[in-house]
Amino acid sequence: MGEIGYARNVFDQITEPNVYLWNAIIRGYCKHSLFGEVLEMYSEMQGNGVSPDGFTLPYVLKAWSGGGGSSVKMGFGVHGHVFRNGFESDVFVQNSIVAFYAKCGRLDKAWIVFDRLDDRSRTIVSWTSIVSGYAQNGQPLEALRIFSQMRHSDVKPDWIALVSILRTYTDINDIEQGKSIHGIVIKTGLELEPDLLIALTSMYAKCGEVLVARLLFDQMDIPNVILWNAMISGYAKNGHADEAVALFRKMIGVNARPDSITVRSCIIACAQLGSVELARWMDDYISRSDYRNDVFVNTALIDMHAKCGNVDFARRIFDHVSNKDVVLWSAMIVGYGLHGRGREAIDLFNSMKCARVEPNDVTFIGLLLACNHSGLVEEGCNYFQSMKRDHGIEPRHQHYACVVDLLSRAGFLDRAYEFIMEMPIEPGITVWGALLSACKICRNVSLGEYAAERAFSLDPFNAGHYIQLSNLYASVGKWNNVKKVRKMMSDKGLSKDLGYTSIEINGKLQAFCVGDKSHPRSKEIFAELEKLERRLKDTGFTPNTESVLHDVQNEDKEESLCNHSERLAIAFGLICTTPGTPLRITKNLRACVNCHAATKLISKLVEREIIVRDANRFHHFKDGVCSCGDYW
DNA sequence: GTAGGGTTAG
Repeated sequence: MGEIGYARNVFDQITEPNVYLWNAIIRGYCKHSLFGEVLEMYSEMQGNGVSPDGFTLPYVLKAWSGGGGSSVKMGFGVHGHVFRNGFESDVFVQNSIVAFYAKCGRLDKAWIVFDRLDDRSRTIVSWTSIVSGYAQNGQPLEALRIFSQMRHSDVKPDWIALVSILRTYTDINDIEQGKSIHGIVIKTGLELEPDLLIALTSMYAKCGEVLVARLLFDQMDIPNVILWNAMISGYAKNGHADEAVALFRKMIGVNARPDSITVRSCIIACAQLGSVELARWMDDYISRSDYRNDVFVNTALIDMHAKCGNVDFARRIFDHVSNKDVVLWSAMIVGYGLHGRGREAIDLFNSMKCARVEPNDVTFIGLLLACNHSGLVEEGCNYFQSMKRDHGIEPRHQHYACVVDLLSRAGFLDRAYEFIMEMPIEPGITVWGALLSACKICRNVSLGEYAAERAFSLDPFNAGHYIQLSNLYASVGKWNNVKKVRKMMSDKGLSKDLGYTSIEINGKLQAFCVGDKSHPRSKEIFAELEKLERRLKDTGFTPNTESVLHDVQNEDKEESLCNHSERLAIAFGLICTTPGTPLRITKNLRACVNCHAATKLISKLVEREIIVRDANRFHHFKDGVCSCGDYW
């Protein structure tokens, strides 16, 4: 940036710059994407009585479409400028106009100019402008149609044309067709330009083919930051959070400079892993980096700490950000919501109003979540009402589902049903799922069956809903119906999601599934487990056998309950940490009634704080009580 | 000395 400033100083000392010099300074600004300056210089140039030439206009057009120039008003002026200055047949100027209109989404106008081009002027550049115009404006299918039309003409795609079409395969989620572009590259022996490599890597990574993506990634001698980002975010998005973090560490190790997108992708990966220690490491890294004051990065950090169980850490970051925007406020409110700290969420919402920050739809998701997880029924309903009435925000599916969950879990099944019937939009899968799971808790078979029916019709292959219905039948002893549901599942080839629990020991995550005997210290774990069960029984704890699916003898039920993966994780945590250390546990399903009750008691017996992140929220167990107040 | 492309998004 210093060079362009220096160039400007020199330029300003010239008394009567000619077109050549004006173009040079305009080109400089254009190269640095300083489009405002480009337009300023352009008008200054005309004010000084110098007419633009065929080299000037492409820069100006680029500035118009890239900067504040995408306004319609600017667009209208374009042709005027070109005609007034006599460039209606200049190849470069004409192609710039095609690109200008395409970028602004005015494909109709782009086509008019495109069609008027003579054969000599209609090049791969013109085609690429049109194709990427569609691709960038949310019409991937149209982009693909034009691309294939182009391939039937004599125009040969070059690497930029391929780069611009590649993203459309990701958009329509068609990796097979995307691979064919990779095929073209190999077949035609096109040079694998760095930017083409990036586009290919990014496509494979986004579509979940991380192994192929990594092969391409490793081909680049000096990977640039965009390539790192494509790979890291690809890992994070496709359930390879650990690899995302590992690659980020490698990046730092080789002294490559992460940008704000890199660190955000890595923070998202850390949030997925849920490790407190890793979260602290990331936090520490950011605090020493240039991004410590970046609002986007701080928002991601708040979300990460909340998801890793440290909502108070999240709050510390929140308090340190000086210019809080609505998303930052919302992230903090959602964080409190996850931990069932409803009052704090509401307090924060009030402070937000005092700070004159207007809430958005995410803010209300957080509020409703917080009310839901704290049993604040009337407050939640009031916020839902106020959303549209006071803030003009139209509720989305998630908001409706939250209210249904809130009402039905509090036992107001009738109100929940009425609420659904009055919805102005078609109730979605989440709404019926919420009602169904509440019916299981309240043992309301008839409404539960209805909700299940609706859920099955919307998503016949989601095993979770069948399990819910089966659990509902089991809870009232309708074993025949349990069998029927299980048959429905096996007919559809569905099986129960395997429950697993992981526990963090010294920053390392160890996972267990039900009755897991694969751990090297399995013997010790089961011995500890037995000890725990004995102590539980001594205090008079009787397992609630309802949460067992099968119609089996009571003894067997109890046996399988004690084997639940979270019990194993707790036992393991107890034998390898020093007394008093909190245990941090993550599970992929919702907490089961029995384990929840047992964990409360265990926290008291062994004098440990036990923090559990389940599929929906956090539970902080301490001294025999849980932060959720048994409401989840 | 001029025209087309790419990472991300609470």
